[in-house]
Amino acid sequence: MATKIIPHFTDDLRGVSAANGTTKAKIERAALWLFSEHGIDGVSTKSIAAQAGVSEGLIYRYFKNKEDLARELMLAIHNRLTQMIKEAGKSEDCLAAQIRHITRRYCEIADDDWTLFRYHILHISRFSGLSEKPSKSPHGAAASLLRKAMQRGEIAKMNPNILAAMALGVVLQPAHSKVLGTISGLLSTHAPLFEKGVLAILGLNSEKD
Amino acid sequence: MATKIIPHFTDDLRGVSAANGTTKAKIERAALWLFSEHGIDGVSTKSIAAQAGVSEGLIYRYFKNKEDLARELMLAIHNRLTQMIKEAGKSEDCLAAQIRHITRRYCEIADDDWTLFRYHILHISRFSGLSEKPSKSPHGAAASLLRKAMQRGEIAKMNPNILAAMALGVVLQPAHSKVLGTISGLLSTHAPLFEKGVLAILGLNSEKD
DNA sequence: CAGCAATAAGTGAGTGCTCACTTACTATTT
DNA sequence: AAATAGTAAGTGAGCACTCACTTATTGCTG
Repeated sequence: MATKIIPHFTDDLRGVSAANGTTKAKIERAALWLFSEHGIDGVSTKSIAAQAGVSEGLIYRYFKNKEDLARELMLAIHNRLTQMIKEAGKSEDCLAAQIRHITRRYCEIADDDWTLFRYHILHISRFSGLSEKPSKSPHGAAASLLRKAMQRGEIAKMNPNILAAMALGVVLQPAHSKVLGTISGLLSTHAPLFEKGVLAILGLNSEKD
Repeated sequence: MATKIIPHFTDDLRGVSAANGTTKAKIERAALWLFSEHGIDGVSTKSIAAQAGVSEGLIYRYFKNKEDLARELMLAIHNRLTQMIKEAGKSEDCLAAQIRHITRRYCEIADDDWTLFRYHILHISRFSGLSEKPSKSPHGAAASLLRKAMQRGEIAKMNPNILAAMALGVVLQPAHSKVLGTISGLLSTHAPLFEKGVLAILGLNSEKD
C-alpha cells in the first residue's frame, strides 16, 4: 500500500477525502467522524482502529499519540479557513465585496466537509495554543482584514477583534444551530442572509433592502 | 434529579454561590470549575471530590452519576437565560427596546458567573436533548420573540430560527473570543456595541450613528 | 532478473493505570 | 434510635500506549 514517494506528509485530509485510500487517511477519517460525534475524550483508540478497519497499534505508526491526531485534524480546517480569509484580503476589491466573498466561501467550506467543520467549531477551544501567532486563525485573519479597512477609512474605527468576533458570529452561531438541529440544510443556502447580516454589522448597508 | 421538594432542591447554584456552604453546592462549584476548564470527560470524580474537599463517595449521595451532575449544572444556566428572554418578551416595549434589554442582561448574566456561562457555551452541544421542547432554550425563546415581532410587522418576515441564531451570534462569538483570550474584560463593557450590532442585523437601525 | 537482505506496514495480545461507581462502615443530627 | 451525612477502601472495566512479532514491499547485487 501507500504509493506515495515521500513517506507520508500530513495533507491526506483535504475536502471529502474519505475515498483517499491511504492508511493514514483512513485513520484520520475514522477519528474525525468519531471525535466530532462523541468528543475527543469520548473516543477510544480502540474504536478509532475498529472504525478505520485497522489494528490499534497502527495508529501509533502515523501519530505520536491520540492528542496529536486530534490536533492535526484541527489544524487542517483551521489553516484552510485562515488561508481563505487571508487570500480574500489580498484582492483589490472594496471591503464589502471581500466580506461577501469570505462569507460565501466560509459556508462552502463548511458544507464541503461538514464533519470537519463541526469538529472545528465544537472543539477548537481545546486547542487554544494551536499556533503561536494569534493572526494564524480565522478570527485573527478577519480582525487583520478589518483593521486595514479601518485605516483606509472604509469603516469606522473601533476594536477590530470585537468587530471580527461579531461578524464571525453571524455565520458561526447558525452553524451551531445546525449542529443542534434547530436549522437544517446546507449552510450555503443561507449565505445571502449571512452576507446581509455581516454587512449590516459593519455598517456597510447594502441599500437595496 | 426529579422535581423533589424535600431532600435538597436543585438551586444551590445561583450566581456567585461559591460561598454557599452546603455540601451539594461545594460539589457543584468544584465540578463546574473543573468541567469548564477541562471538559466533562476530562475530569474524574476523584478530582471533583478533591477540589470540593469531600470524599469521592459523597458525590453519589447528591447525584445519580457524573453525567447527571453535569446536566444539572447545564440546566441551571440554560434555564436562567431562557427565562430572562421569555420575560423580556412579555413587556409591552417595542422590539428594539426588548432587544437592547436582552443583550445587556445576557452580558450581565455571563459576567455575573463567567465560569457557569463559559461551561454553557463550550459544552451545551453535549446536551442537545436537554429539554423536550426546543422553545425551552435561549435560541428557542429568542426565535419565538422574533416570530411575534414579525407578525406585528415590526421586522421583515423570514425564518425566525436563522435570524435568532445570527442575533445570538453577535454576542456569543465575542464570548467565545473571550474564552480563547482574544478579547478581555467584562462582556458588559461591550454591550453597547453588541446592541448596535444586533439591531443592525434585525434591520432596526438606531439612526444615531 | 533471480535471490535476498533491509526496511516499512500491519498485527493483537499484553501492561500498568485510571476510571466511574459501590459498599461496608463510622460520625453526626434530630 | 432512627435517619442522615460522610468516609475510605475496594472492584471490575476500560483506557492509552507498547512490544514482540509477521507479512509485504523495496533496493541491491552477481
